[in-house]
Amino acid sequence: MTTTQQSEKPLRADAERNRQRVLAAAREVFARRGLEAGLDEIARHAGVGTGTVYRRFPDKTALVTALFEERLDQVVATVKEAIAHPDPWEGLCAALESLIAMQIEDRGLKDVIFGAVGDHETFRERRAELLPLVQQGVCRAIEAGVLRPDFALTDFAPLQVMLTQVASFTEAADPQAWRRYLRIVLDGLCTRRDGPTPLGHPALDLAQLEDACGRHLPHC
Amino acid sequence: MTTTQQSEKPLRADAERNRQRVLAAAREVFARRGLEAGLDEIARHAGVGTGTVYRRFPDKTALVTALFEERLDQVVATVKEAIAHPDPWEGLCAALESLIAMQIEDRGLKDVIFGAVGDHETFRERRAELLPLVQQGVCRAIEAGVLRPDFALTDFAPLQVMLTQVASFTEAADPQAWRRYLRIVLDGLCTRRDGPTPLGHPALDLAQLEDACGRHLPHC
DNA sequence: TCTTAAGCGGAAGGACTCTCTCCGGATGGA
DNA sequence: TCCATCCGGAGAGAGTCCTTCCGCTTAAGA
Repeated sequence: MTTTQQSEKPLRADAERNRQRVLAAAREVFARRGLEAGLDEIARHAGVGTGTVYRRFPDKTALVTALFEERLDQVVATVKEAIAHPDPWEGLCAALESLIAMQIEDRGLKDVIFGAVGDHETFRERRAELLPLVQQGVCRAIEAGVLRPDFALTDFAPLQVMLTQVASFTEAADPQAWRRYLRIVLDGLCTRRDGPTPLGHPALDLAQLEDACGRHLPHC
Repeated sequence: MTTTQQSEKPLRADAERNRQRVLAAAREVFARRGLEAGLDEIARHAGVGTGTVYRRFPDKTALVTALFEERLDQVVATVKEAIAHPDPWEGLCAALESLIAMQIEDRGLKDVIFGAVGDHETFRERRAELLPLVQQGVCRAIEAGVLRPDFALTDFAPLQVMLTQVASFTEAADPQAWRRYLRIVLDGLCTRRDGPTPLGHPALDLAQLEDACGRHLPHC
């Protein structure tokens, strides 16, 4: 099925079962903690020994690769679909929103998109596919007069960085709070506005803010 | 002079010299790398042994405290001054801009502001002073009709998080690029706009963006 | 100049982290 | 039954960082 096992002889039943367990656990742990998660934690979460992880995946990169190759295809497809929205502005908003939502739901995906496994061929290709897609959406929106004309293709990534960061900052206090800041940013990206557009999500209260600050950094 | 040496007998000349060297080095290293910087690095940078650091400052927290107590006073003063601007909008912009600029120039300051030394009395007080200042600026700007009325006091910190993050993302490629994103955010914060306000800073080019991505995360 | 308390550098201890290897014992499947 | 295959998890190895300690050096007062 998966790349690593293409034409080799099939694994023993228990081995294959464990392989799937490891993949599932890795998916979950990487999603929650990003690629910085250790393989020990994944093994524990899968209910197998670390050795079992390393027997199927020669190193951490191999595991990450096996997991995220098809995941990146999904990302490209999702963005493509978003950009295809008949309304250029809605298309761009949807593209940004879905990119951020995906990266928040899966912090490992964020790491992969931003090049934590920089030297890997397939990942590089997928990332390269994303750029012209976004460019198309940006150009169309500027031509339609809805996106500020001084917006550049290269602004897309920094906006993702901003919003994923604010998302992990507010996550514990309110998992959806990032949407509020997405709306603010989008209100900054449109060409003109007669008034504020609805933020859609309430602000944190003071207790939530303090909570967010408290979790944000390792204490000293 | 400084808190720790108030009424004790004066240090030997060489000891006092080294103490100053350590403080200067710590100021520089913490500014560049944040509080995560190790004391070894500071000692090396000061040209003294690690023991010398620990002889003057019982632990890392003591060093951080000695450094940032007066620094936080400056922050409060700067924000107060910014907010006092006759134009409510300009005042708020200046407050946000100066807060971010200070945190970018000094990553240790950012860590302190966001509570990395959470349990320290003086820091907590200073942070508490900041809030009503910002509140005053926010209320005034909303009443003047220039700031979107759905903006909340608690949005200020997340905006700082967003912008300091984008700043460290783009820092190597273009140290001033964050100003571009500040402008975008501010355009999202104003009540209404007839068109885009000048971003003031050019976008990254593709090479710079790739560079920024490459540095953003530890490779795998 | 002599004396000595004070100060010095940096090696090393201790407590972590994470990646990856190894091996004695267990087991699926022919 | 039998053995190739697979298992768990201890632990090696290479980091990190904070902190302590000790033998040597030096400033400064008598």
